[in-house]
Amino acid sequence: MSYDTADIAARLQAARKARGLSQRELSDLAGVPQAQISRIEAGTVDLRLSSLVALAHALDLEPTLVPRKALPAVRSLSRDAVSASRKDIVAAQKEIQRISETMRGLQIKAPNLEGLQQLQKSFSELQRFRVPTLDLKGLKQLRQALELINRPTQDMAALSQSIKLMQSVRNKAAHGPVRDADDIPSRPAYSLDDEDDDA
Amino acid sequence: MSYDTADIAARLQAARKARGLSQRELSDLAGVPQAQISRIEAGTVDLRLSSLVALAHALDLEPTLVPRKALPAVRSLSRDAVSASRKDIVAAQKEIQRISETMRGLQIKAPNLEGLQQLQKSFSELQRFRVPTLDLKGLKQLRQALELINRPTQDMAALSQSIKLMQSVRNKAAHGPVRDADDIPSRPAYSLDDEDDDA
DNA sequence: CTTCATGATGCAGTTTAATGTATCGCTCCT
DNA sequence: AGGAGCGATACATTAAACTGCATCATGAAG
Repeated sequence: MSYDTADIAARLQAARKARGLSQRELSDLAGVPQAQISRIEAGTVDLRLSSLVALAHALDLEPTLVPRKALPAVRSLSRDAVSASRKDIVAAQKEIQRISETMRGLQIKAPNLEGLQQLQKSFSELQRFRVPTLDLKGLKQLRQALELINRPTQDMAALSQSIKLMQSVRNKAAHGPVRDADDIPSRPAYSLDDEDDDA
Repeated sequence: MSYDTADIAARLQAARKARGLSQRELSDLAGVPQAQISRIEAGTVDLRLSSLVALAHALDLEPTLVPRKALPAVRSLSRDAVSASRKDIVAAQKEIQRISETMRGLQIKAPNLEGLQQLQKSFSELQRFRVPTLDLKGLKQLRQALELINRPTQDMAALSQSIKLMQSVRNKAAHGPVRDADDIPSRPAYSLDDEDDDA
């Protein structure tokens, strides 16, 4: 593999990870099989431009040709500010996913639960933030507290605790360092409060 | 063909033409068959990344992935300032080629010709300029005058005329609009005052 | 009119990316 | 221990890029 092809493969992988996408998720978005993505990122194939474009678009990137002498400038323009580790971003997304599911479950099983409305309001506010700005530890605590409510015990203490945690995470996100992550969209590519199939 | 693939193909062609390269010349440089280059520029093939890289490198370009939101900035960085028409650049290169050959002929057939040294000095200065900055009309006149000297008639008037023209072209290039042609090298990719095979 | 270079196109044959499916080993979590 | 999701890999098959070579039409130059 030549320098550039390897470089491009690496950039694809970096962009994917920066968004916390798995190869399978990206596969769905780009319409390229997971197996093929694996090969591409490994640099074991000489991929076609159409594949590159498909993947790039799914990652909100654009393949372009730039003059060698303009390269440094372009590079500095397209730095992906990664601040938070990919692992943490992925983990945070998972937490949000589960929180979202739990919230839906609550809404169904106990729609009249006192405080549920406030919880939902906080959550929808929370979801307006970009994932990398969210505090992973806080999300974890929040998720655990929420799942406590969703059990037969109906722990009311857990509910007020959840409200507190939810607002705490939201506030942290609002006041935290600004981390202007260039090319990371405010929401992951797939919807969180997604379709239905159970309602 | 998707938008980007077409765009990339177009950029390749633009870059090639901006350098006044024929498909065959580029073919030699990049190691990609002329037929294939034609197909690629026409956008009738889904080229492989290796091909793209080969062509791009031959044109002093680099394929990169840039974030969508950084695109406008990158685009403005990599504008190929084309001011002079491709046709004229090609034509100018040909004129220079022929001038170079004529100069070599003179050097061999009449090394002691008065003024030849000055002519050569002017020419070597002239060659320091980028082709697109050179005045095509002046080059044509210069070439014709030079070829007059190189005939049996040994037209001395043509010689002083040549010196004048040579300096005129040189001066125009020196004072003309700056045309900072991003990605156009100061010399065409193939050498003009080339190897030897006659010396 | 002839010559020459250019870009486009055709064709046979080879190479290889792409795909679908399935599996494997790994790590993390319960 | 078991399950879930991850990335890597294997296989057979299909589709298509690539190659080398030959040709053709066009347009410019002598």
